[in-house]
Amino acid sequence: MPELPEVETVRRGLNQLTLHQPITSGEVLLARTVAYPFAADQFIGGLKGSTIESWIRCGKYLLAELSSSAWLGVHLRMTGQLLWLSQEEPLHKHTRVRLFFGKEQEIRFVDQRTFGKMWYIPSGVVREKIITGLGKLAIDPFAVEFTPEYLATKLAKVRRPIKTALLDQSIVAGLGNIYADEALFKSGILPTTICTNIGENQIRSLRMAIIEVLSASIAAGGTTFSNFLNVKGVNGNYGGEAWVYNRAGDPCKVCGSMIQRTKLSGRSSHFCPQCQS
DNA sequence: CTAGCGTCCTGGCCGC
DNA sequence: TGCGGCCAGGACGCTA
Repeated sequence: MPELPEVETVRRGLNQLTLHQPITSGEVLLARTVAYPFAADQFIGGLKGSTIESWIRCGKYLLAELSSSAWLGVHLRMTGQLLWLSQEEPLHKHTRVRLFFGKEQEIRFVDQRTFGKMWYIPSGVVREKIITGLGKLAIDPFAVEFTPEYLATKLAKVRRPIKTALLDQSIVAGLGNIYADEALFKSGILPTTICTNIGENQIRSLRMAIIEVLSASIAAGGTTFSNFLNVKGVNGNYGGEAWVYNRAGDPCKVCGSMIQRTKLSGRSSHFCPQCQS
């Protein structure tokens, strides 16, 4: 379940390894992974001959700026992995797309549950027209515009539980189930709290908790949870530091109370009934 | 317009 | 030991 820190970890790896080398060919092994263009040969054809100038991150989306002024978009969704490998590396069972750089290396998109997507956006086409989710993204938590006032304004209109709101990419970009639970714990807010009932100080604290939790995970190279791997195929280091996520029934690391688990809009939420109110 | 639910998918795990 | 069924969740489409 790659969230902002995992996507950022992948982005940094891609920027170290994949730039300024021509994409010479490619292979689409699962057609539905390519969301645009609909024909796989047009997807590969569009990329062929370009180099990647840089990778940027928008929420959980990865975007590669190409030398042709076109863009390559990638969303890892649940289980997607972008790996920088020798082409001789045996094919993983869930290999979906391969982009070849000469005869040696490749970017290999491996995605067990096939929710991941890739897009080729031709030069001159507005990215948000092709990747509609990009147009709905909120401010990035690391942007200077992510102020307490911004978050307060966003939440002031929302009459649903804060946990549900934090998973909404149009309110905060990049949070998923793990870091939403962690940030709520750190700010002492119950996941079920209706947004309009959250005070100014709590929102201030929540904003800081979001930034701190995401920063700590990026520093650790992403989470150990799920099958997350960085571009070199190495798992992250954050799991051992989780306060509540996936710890139902275990003692709270702060007060010793038993961590609880509940369901909110179909997603599991973990919290400490003592530390969060 | 907003909120909420079902859907996509595979593999791990639980219980019988 | 085998197997059915449930669960994990990011984003989006549909419905009320």
